[in-house]
Amino acid sequence: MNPDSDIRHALWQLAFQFKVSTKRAIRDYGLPLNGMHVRTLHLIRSQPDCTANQLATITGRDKAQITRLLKELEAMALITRTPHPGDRRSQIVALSDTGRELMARTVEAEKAVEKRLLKGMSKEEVSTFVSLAHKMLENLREA
Amino acid sequence: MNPDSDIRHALWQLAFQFKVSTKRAIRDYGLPLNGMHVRTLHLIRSQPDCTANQLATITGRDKAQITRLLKELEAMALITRTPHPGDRRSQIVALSDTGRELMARTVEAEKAVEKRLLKGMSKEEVSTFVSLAHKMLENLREA
DNA sequence: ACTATTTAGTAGACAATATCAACCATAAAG
DNA sequence: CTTTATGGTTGATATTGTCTACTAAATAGT
Repeated sequence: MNPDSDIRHALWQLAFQFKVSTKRAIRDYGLPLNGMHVRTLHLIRSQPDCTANQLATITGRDKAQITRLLKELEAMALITRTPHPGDRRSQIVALSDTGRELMARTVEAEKAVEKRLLKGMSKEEVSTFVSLAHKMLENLREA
Repeated sequence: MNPDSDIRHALWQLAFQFKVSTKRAIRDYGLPLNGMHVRTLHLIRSQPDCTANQLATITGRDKAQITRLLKELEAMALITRTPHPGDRRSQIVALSDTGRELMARTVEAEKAVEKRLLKGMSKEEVSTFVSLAHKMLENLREA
């Protein structure tokens, strides 16, 4: 296989398998969340004063998708939305208590997947991988 | 950001941006294909006596998805299906002449994306990345 | 102060991708 | 010669991504 198609294949497959494994782990833990729910909740948790717009920017997804996601998460009572103090168009999104509890369990499920993913790899290898990934990400974003 | 969420984020984002960039490049070349079409055509081209089942195994996708994909590609006259000599349940899938032509242009579009993706990276870095990716892929598949 | 342009978020329609279960025909195993 | 496994198909449905149009509020330019 030539190196070109190699990186393409590696990337697609790794991302796909990682998604599948994570999804399965989440489900096996009995958590009623799909992939994007989890991803969004993570970001909300780590972003101090998180707005819908930030989520769209960080993930690169369409605003509309974020709106829907947040609506679902709110319907499940996992997040709260409070008016933004300085901008009446905007809202601040945060985890609810229920959301925090759910995330605690989700993190466990994800840790299990990561442990498998990184089995037999040194810390250096992992950080090399991550920094190369960031570099490529930058390359794509520039253009 | 802790290293755990880092690799997760890097992986999701890189795969997503790569997919978006590729999709856009294909479209800008005026090619009437979506991501999975392209991916499937690539595999068909590189697999000598390709069957639907092989495609499902290699990509890790559901058989049903492959069936539908092949149906669409056949409707676009990009592939041909001929009965498998040794197994009457099975068919051998191959590119048609139209398909081959289309792929030639597709490859150009993809090369442009890859050039951007890998800008400023040495051959060693790329092959390091690919081999680490393969390692992780193996890890996920084992379990 | 007043129009014009951006920006934050929402809603609808739809395309693309993924999953699951049931099914048919053939093949392989016992 | 029955049972089971395999290759492929179909239908239903869930998830994810994209595009357009829209409201309301903020900001810029004059």
